[in-house]
Amino acid sequence: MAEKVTIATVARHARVSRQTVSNVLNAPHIVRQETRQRVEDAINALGYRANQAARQMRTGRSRLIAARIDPTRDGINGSVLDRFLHGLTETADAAGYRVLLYTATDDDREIATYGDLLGTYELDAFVLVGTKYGDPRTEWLADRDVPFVTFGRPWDALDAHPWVDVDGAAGTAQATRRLLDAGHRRIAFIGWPVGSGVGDDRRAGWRDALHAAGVDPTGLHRETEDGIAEGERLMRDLLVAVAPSAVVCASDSLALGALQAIRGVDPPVSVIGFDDTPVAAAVGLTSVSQPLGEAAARCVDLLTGVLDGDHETPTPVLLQPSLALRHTA
Amino acid sequence: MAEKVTIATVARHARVSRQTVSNVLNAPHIVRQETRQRVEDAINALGYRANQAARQMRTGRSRLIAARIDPTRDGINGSVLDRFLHGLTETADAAGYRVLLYTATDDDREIATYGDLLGTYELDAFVLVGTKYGDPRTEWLADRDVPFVTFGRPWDALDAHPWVDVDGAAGTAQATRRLLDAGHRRIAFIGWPVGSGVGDDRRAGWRDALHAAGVDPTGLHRETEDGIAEGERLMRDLLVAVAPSAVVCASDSLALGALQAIRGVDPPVSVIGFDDTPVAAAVGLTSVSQPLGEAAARCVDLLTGVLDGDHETPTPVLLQPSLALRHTA
DNA sequence: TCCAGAAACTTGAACGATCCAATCCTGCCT
DNA sequence: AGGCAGGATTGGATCGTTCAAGTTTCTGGA
Repeated sequence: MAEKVTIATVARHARVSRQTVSNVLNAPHIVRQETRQRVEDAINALGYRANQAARQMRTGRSRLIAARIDPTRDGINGSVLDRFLHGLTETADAAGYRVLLYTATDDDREIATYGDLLGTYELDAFVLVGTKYGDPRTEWLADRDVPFVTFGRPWDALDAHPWVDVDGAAGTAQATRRLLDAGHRRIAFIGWPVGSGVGDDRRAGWRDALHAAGVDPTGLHRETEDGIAEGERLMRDLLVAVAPSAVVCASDSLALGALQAIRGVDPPVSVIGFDDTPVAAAVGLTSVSQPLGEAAARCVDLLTGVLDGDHETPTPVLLQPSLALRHTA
Repeated sequence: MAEKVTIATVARHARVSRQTVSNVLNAPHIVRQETRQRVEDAINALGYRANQAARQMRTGRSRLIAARIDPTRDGINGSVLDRFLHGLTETADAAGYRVLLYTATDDDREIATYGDLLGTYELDAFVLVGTKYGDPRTEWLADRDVPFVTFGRPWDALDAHPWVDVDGAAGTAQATRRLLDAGHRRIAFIGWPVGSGVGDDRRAGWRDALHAAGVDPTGLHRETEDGIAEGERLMRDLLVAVAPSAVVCASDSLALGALQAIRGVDPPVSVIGFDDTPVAAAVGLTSVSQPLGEAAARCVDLLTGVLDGDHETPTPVLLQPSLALRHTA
């Protein structure tokens, strides 16, 4: 029905040239106030919107940010991503960017996807969630000067790129201190195998908090892959071996397993999880809560910093988690 | 470093014209086999990828599909969206489309966002999750001939658009029959207030299954807004009023509440939830499971049908849910 | 051998924005 | 009154692709 409104339509309507309209949009300060007003009125009257494809062709920028959506592993921690993505979409929107989703089953495919997205859509930047030692993805992106931020700090000292992370150690330390304050001394920890950056970090928080309180953590921790069943198994093991009065877990999945293992144990063992997932809220599990909306917002801040101006590498951001108190601790 | 590879670069390399390269990409059958091979070799050798912005400018199609990501309400049912989005991304990818995220706090803003996305990004289609009676969004889109699919059937008879849905009534009926088969007769239902399409549908499945078995459902159901606390409250009410031996719930949130209400009740009351959320899996709640990946795939099928060809309105798809059996029923 | 008709390929224009360089005002100073 | 500086405005070229129309090559039948 209504035919396409281009910059030329607006120009005609406001009786100026196309370039003047373009200036109103991209460099308003160089246009006389009165003219600018006339153009803006025309834009509103006609409902004009700059065509992104045409703009992109000339400028080479797409105002598109890519983020990965995972195949929801055990479904519990997937919801962390869920909330992060929502925050990302919201903040990116406010900054004039849009979020494009992609998936990949492994690193190689993910890197192939990068090439595809960059080549065909000319994406402006990537947001990577989670990083590991020697991550090939960050290396690939850095080599090609593709702007990106990671949610999760780089665990290799060598590569320095913008990142946002939540201080996991501070979270587990806070959890541990709360248990210490409640009078607990035999506070165990169930975490992930040594060698994963995130896992080691979370364990360190627990260990340091115990040390600071003069408690020896020896023998009080267990390691395993993530999962409810694993958490339950290790908790049973701990109960037999060291009879802890409380346990801090590296994830809500592990904590849920632990909860099942202690069912019926008296006196009740306190449990604290990590991530404050909906499951934790549902079953009343006290859990370390990451400020995901804030993290997403800072990711966008860092990216827009790189994209819209300063060439200096922006300062990384380390956010503090909080403790969502419920009835398990 | 390597300068941009355009269709002209490929053309030069394969010693043909730009148009021939374009034909190899978009209409291979009109190019002679030998020439086609030469062009394809050049494409691979140079790592050429068609620039989407330029293509879009000419064709007016962006190969972009928009999907909304919600502000994870109570967090439990949010994970349904999570899984759906992942499926959507995966299938869209295979069909040559990409998924763009957007958010909105209410219908008006959502519609404003449609205008924005269509105007600036020339989106090809929208996927709406969830629909209600007299949904203004579908009306707006239909009025402007914007292709869209809803995951959730239209509850107004009047508007006919492509949709994919899961047969909620079949799900609750299946749950109810399982309970009947296990010997239960006093099977209650906790659902949402009359007037929501989805809620009425799920209740109907339970009622019909009872009728079919010759059981009178009178007095056995309760209605409320969604939520764990509400589920618990209504379950307590039911226990006092009619002492059911089993209950079917319209959501996992309600079912979780019910589970808390029956803690310690003997003999144990069977509970079945709806949506098979991670929480259900975690606490061992039997729940009606929606085939979300399949639903997402069918949404993409319907859209590509509309976008890439046939002008007829495609047939809606109604998928059958299954029962994820766990230890609560 | 020649030509019609089809098939294969090439050329010029256009999509809608921005960039660049040239031109036009306008006010101000001499 | 004339000239000049500076900002505001203008027209033309351009990004990479596809469409439309044109040209060349091939094929087969008389």
